Amino acid sequence: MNSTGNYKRHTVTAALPYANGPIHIGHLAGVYVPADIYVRYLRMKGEDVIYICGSDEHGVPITIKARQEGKTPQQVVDHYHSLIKDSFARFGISFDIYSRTSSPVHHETASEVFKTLYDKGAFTEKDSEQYYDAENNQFLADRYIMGTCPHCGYEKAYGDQCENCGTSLSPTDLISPRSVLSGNKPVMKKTRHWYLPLDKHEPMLRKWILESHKHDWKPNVYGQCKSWIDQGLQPRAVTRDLTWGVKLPLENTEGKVLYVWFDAPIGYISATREWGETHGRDWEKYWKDPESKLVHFIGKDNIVFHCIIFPVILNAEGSYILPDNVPANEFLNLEGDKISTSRNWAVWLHEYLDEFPGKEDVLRYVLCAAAPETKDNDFTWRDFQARNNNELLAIFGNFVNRTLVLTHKYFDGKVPEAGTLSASDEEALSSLGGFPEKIGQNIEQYRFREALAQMMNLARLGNRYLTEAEPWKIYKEDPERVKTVLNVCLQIVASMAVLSEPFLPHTAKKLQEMIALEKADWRGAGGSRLHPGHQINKAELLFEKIEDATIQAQVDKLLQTRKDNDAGREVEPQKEAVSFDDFTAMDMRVATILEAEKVPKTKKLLKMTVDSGIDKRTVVSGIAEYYKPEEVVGKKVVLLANLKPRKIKGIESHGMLLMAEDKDGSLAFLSPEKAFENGSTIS
RNA sequence: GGCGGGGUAGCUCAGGUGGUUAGAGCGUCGGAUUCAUAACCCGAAGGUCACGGGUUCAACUCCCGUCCCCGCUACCA
Repeated sequence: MNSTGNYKRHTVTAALPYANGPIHIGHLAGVYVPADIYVRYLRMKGEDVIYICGSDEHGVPITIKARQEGKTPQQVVDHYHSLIKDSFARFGISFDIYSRTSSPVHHETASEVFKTLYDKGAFTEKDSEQYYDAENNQFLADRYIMGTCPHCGYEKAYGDQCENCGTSLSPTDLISPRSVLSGNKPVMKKTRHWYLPLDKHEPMLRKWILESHKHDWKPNVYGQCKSWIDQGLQPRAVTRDLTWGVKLPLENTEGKVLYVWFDAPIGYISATREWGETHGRDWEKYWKDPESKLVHFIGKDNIVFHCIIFPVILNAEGSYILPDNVPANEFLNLEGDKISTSRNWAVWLHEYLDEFPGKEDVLRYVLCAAAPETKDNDFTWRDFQARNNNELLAIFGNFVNRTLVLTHKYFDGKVPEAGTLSASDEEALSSLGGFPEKIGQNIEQYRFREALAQMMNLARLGNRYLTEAEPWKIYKEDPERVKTVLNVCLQIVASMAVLSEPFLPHTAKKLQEMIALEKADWRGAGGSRLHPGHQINKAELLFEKIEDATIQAQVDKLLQTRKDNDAGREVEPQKEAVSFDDFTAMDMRVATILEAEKVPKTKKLLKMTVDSGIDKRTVVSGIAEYYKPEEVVGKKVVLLANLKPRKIKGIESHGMLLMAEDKDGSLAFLSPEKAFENGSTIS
């Protein structure tokens, strides 16, 4: 089944990069490279396709970054938007438009969608109490509130998370909260928000995803959706109290904007609209005509937005189509560790382009060949080197070079005429004829690794054919035969020049110029494209060997990053001074753990009975990741005995066991050096 | 803990309504070759298909349980 056959046009979107950092190889391997291969292929087949992307520029993290850098949010997104846009262009990601959500057309589009849904009664309204900064006259996002972490006592915990102990919090958990803006204590104030009742759309989602896309969506995507739907969907707020974003198109809603997840996917639509307006094209049919095939390329972190929430918005709006597929990829790791923007553990696209000029396609090749299609995958520089040297260069580049060099050597660069075809010639040519279809099928099923491997098999076919035919041996006695052989080889090269284009666009262009191929259309790529007498140009090398030293330099760079991270992990700053009385208020005792068991349905909690010398009591502690119940029994530990009792997972915990925490977060008990009596005081 | 995805040769991955010797590429080893960027070509070695049970004439493929990795989620006084 050729799925493109049922559609008149294609709308392809790639996840909007968040404009608070540059693009790295994880983004590329997961989203932009596969999407780019997909659209380039469709274009070469003559399909009507638009490839849409842009920067996602709203949301709280950008306002925070702006504050930290003493800039306006607009300045922050301007910087990253141009950096991202520029590096995509240099890399050869062939968007029809790369727009941005801070653009007027987006604000207008997003407002319209909101307004339509509002008028249709698609939202529910709810009032709630939230922290408000009276001095600045604004409600405070979670990250705009700081306070003391109720868990570890860290005084600079944010309203959503304590960065000291990693606990996720809600603003009301914080002890003595203060506004990041004014430093004042925020007050609770009533605020109104609009919610999208996802639960009401469950029947539509069930039918659409669980029934009609059971077999054509990837297992990870389908499974995740099923899980969400089965667990029961909750209404989600679509508005926030913030000034940076798309303002609500309603009366008396000053200081409210669309929540970024509502506004961001609409960015695809706005970008399409902008494209339509600047190109004089009707953009709407790409989003509203059922004969348009909508495909979202995303990473796995985005599944819920693209498969549940955005479709609900589109469906509720009424005039839009739903995606035909959402081929989400897993994650790419780097040299064994998770890619991290904040830890600078990444290969940044703009840096790669500077450091490896002319090697865009090498990265495209490696990222496609090692794309995390079914599970997380690892990028290593050694692998990068091996794939360049042993595959691109040795197989692809080498076959092209052998063929062209021989053509120049024997026939002055003119395509020789094929004589009578032998069985092996016939076989090679017939095998060649199957490649466009084979590669295309894989691309249409989003199996880009396999498609790429097939493309390389074409070069292997050529190498094998050429080696077996041995024209350099027979040229003297049988030049006629050599004509045929090289004709066949040149047809294979011509096919490669076309079929490699979605994967290796720069290389394909170079190769097409080298053999003076005028038209690169997909369907004809399996047949004979070069006619006898056709003059080809000088052969140049398509790839060059990447030396150990080059790779070592990159590895060293990462090692340095790792070193910097370790060194940069500063020791916690000393807390504010406390009085001796504050200290003596704490009653710490030597205690012995008598019993221990895992708290059911938790990952971290151990319930223990300890002998404090004073009594035998229950303590619940989050140490199960580091200690098994049986190995803690009998241990002498330090107990903070007079901490107020607190229920954890329904169990009342009387006190807390003191732990030391390593920089990687692992925990260890504190124990007296000698086995003192239970109840011994600590001071 | 719950839910989802994954665990197949040194590495990256295919595979199958259950059915003779489990596939590919790269790496390794051997051979052949010189047109080619010491590349190509041929051949070989290499896997108890995470582990333990079960169903079956037959399981890597189905069922149950366990372990490990990733994501979402609950939990760290």
